[in-house]
Amino acid sequence: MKKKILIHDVANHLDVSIATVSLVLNGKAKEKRISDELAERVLRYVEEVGYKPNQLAKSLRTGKTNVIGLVVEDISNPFFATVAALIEQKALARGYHIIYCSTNDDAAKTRDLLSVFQARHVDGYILALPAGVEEEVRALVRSGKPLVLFDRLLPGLLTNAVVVDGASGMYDATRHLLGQGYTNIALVTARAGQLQMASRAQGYAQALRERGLPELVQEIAFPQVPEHILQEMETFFAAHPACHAVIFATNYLGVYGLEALGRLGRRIPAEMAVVSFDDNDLFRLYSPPITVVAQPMEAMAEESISVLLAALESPNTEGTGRMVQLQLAPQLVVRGSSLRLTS
Amino acid sequence: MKKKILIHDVANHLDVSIATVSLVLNGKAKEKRISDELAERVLRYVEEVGYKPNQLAKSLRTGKTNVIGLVVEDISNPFFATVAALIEQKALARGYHIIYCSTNDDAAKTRDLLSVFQARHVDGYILALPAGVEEEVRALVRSGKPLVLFDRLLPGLLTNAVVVDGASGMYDATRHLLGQGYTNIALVTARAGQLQMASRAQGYAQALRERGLPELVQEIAFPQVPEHILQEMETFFAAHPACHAVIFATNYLGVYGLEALGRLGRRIPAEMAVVSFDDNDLFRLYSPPITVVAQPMEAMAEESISVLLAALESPNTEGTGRMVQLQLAPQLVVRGSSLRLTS
DNA sequence: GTGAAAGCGCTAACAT
DNA sequence: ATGTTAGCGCTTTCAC
Repeated sequence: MKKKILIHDVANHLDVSIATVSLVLNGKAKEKRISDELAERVLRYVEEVGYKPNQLAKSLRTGKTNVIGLVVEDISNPFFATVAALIEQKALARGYHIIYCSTNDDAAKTRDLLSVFQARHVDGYILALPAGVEEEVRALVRSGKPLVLFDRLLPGLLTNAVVVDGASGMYDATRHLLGQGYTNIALVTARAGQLQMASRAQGYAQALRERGLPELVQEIAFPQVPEHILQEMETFFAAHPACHAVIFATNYLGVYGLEALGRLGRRIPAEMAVVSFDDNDLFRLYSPPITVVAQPMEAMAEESISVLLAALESPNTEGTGRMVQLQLAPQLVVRGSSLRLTS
Repeated sequence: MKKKILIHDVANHLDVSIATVSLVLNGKAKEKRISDELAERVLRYVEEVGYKPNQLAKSLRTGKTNVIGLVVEDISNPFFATVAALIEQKALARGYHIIYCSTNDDAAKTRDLLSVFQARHVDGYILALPAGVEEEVRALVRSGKPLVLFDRLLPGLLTNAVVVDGASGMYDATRHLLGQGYTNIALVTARAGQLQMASRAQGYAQALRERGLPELVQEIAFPQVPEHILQEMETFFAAHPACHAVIFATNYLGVYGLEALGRLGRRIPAEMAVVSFDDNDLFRLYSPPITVVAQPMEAMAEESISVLLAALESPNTEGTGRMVQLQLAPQLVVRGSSLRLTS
């Protein structure tokens, strides 16, 4: 049990006051006209004994924790895991740390998480939230803490946000399938009341409407036990034998969809053309490779953290600060799963 | 900018002292014989105005943060992402929060992270570390903070640990391939000096030794740019045309391996039988499905957090505490990728 | 049963 | 140029 060394000990040993040590450590030496020689001596000793200021005390005093709260739907989802890893890396490079939590799309859990983050005095928030927490987020904004919504907006909430234009992504995907000659195109989406799902569905609907074709939408309730999801999908596909093309609105739906189609023995793309939102290893390496609407994850991470840090470091502590709403373009990556075989 | 409510405000409003409020809030009301009526009144008002104690101040005072530092190799790796999600969930259920960071297998970055966690006074650590930080971890142990190594041990370090018996997993996998009639079995592993890699390689070697068969091991340096990894693999496979079975020592090697084999046009399992360590969606849904050595992720998460919390809540603050080393059994999941086609 | 007061370790305004 | 000191918000001992 090594005894923790304190600023007091450092000051004592060097025979200076703790204020001097503190000032040197916080880069205020010049400003306070502390001799370079002394400053150097302090730094050297601190390094030597490995003194690390107690961040709790520091934060309590300064009101700044250098911690960012990251709230995602599910950290084990490859999309969120990847974006989280990128955000972590970028935040670290700028001296910030991340506390993350998964909501599992549960509003009650999310409320708890937000309140815990608040109690821990995180400096700012990056949030991908479930529906139903608008009031809490509004309060958060009012509290003056910087925050950026990512992946999805919240209805009736005007704040910093970094999202992907799912409507145009889905529109492109649907047009692509239409271009391949498919006319009976299904959309499998999540029933979750999430705004980004609605906009994806809208892009799909618009492409069909332009051609006067009917929609065929299957909503899957989430979260749910995998076996049920698979069964819902199998039932759906079985009930629509005329449907030979399907778009999955998220990566996990796509994964379940492939499994369901596999169970039904449907050959891709011969018997069923497939497109999924989100890209991942599975889609890329599947046989055939799956056509996807890829989200720009690197850009989402970069923009989210940039917008947040800009707000964090802006001088206007009042709520008058500027607001940034970014909408990034996804990219349709055409692969074998959606190509009409030459007949 | 809503004004933050303090314990002081609560006490003032109720016309009691802050001590009373604090005691009630910390469940010491009975012990201190505070009237039920008063306690009830405090609780109700606290609830009403949504008072949340400042965790920084609380932690500074009590020395307890209720935060656990989780250090993994890469949070975007499905294995770590899944285990992290499980650990987070289990920790939350017990009132603890997680700060996580990825090491990217970089010893210097890891040293930084550990030191930051220390400065933030996390209550305990769950660690999957790169080689080269033994000294720091030893110091951490000496400092008396509970810690559990997971996924991998560190050479010469005796601490709490939850790992998987990679040797027996690989032994089983190799025996399985031998049983299918393969004799020229390659192992593709990561050159990283990690103990769990060594033990996996050893299981493979032992199975071959028992049959008097030669080893064929390819080490891939990590981390590295994807394109290089693919090329290294392709070169390796091209250089060993007699090799018709391969085992990948981790999930990411397996993913790259499938891509490399795909590029080379090798059919699985007809031209190359494939087994990978770790299971994931890709392996499960690939055509053919990939035989894997699956790690018990749920159990790893559960045991890691249990061991840590046990240490955290044990009364012996001295280093005399008990030490737990758990080795969990992985499970060979045989799928189509490793089955000899009936000829 | 309840309240006053002493810190936890640090920063920064104010003295000197 | 450097030292003194008053908090940051909370917990908890000890006196009433």
